[in-house]
Amino acid sequence: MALSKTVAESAEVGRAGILDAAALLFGRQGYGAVSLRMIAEAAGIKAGSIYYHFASKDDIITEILDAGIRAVHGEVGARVAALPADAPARDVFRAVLRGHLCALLEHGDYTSANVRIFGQVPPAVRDANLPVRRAYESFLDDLLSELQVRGAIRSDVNLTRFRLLLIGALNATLEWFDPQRGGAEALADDYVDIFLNGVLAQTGDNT
Amino acid sequence: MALSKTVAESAEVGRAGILDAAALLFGRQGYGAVSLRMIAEAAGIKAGSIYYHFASKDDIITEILDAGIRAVHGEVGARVAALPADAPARDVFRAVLRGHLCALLEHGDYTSANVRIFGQVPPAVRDANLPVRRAYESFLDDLLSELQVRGAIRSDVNLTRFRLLLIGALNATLEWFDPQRGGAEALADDYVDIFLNGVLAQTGDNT
DNA sequence: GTCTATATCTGGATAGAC
DNA sequence: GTCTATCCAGATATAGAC
Repeated sequence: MALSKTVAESAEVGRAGILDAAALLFGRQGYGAVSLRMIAEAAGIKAGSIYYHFASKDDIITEILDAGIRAVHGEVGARVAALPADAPARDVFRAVLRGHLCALLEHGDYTSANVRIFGQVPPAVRDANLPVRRAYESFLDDLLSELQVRGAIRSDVNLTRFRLLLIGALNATLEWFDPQRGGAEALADDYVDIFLNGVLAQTGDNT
Repeated sequence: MALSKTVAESAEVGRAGILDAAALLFGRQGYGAVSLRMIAEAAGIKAGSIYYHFASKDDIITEILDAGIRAVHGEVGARVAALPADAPARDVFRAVLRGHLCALLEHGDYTSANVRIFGQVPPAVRDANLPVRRAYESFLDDLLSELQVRGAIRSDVNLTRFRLLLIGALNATLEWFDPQRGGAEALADDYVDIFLNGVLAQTGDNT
């Protein structure tokens, strides 16, 4: 046969295949519920083979958690960077919400895994993920702070608390979002409206 | 003077003791991470004794999930019922957020367990919890709908979506709330302001 | 109502063949 | 780079003593 010696006769799964399978399973079933045997089967290899690529289960989840945050941060960052420097506050805010929700809901096995299982992993794994988390949080805080300085956000709004509210609300969409009933961008636009304007009817009286 | 508090000397632990211990552990560590041995130890009995009271681990978690929803529903319901029939919309809304957050953050081992692990339990257990969930959701939907009919909430706000946003945002506080830095009621009041009025400064293009 | 002891299974992890 | 085979710890659940 013309088959050239050692190289890839049967498709290699490799790190990427294992990570993809693991992210999907972790996100759907939780950290404790997913075994290495399940991951191996989903990836198309045997359990023992995983240890050629990763030292432990915690090693796998650590990489997934980091990749999940980087995916949202990258998506949001790119959309904000694409705006003109003097873009209206509403456009900046919309870019953030659209970026976060699209990364999370539409191509986000890693991101959704992060949201769902961060609270379940061993403390050491959680700590390892903190720097990447903090970088994304700082990025958002800087953005919001700029909007407030520009006078677009009320000066009496506690920005840290608002950021926590915002991210919590966005991440919670994971639990009920159904792509068949309107896309992530439309959902983001609805949220922009509520967060910026509130739901209260602007009448003269208070009832 | 006996022994320093805690564990039963020969007092009976019973169902309640097991449920309390389990709710605390499940909420903190996740469903898969908590074993019956851990629950037993926390309750002050041995693992085998659990089976006198419960048929299975799923049996325990099912009761905890139901109790968690009932606790919030009860707290919110009581606070709303205590208002006069013609209370301003803002008061009703505040009662909902305060009730939900207090139940969740201040005396809510069962409620927080529900929020954290609902997504991790076996499908059969999740299904068993659905009726109680739906009852709370309907209660909130009816309240919001009444506010909208009264003209207090803008007519172009999708109430189902707003309810999902609201509950998601409230439940997410579990991940970062620190009782040492301001109570649940103060947090609720901040959220009321943002949800009702939005964060946008009222410059010139609004009203 | 709780104990001890144990059956049975499944998990993470390792060693060595190919 | 993946397989097979296996060790060992820890899980749920059961049985019977007290």
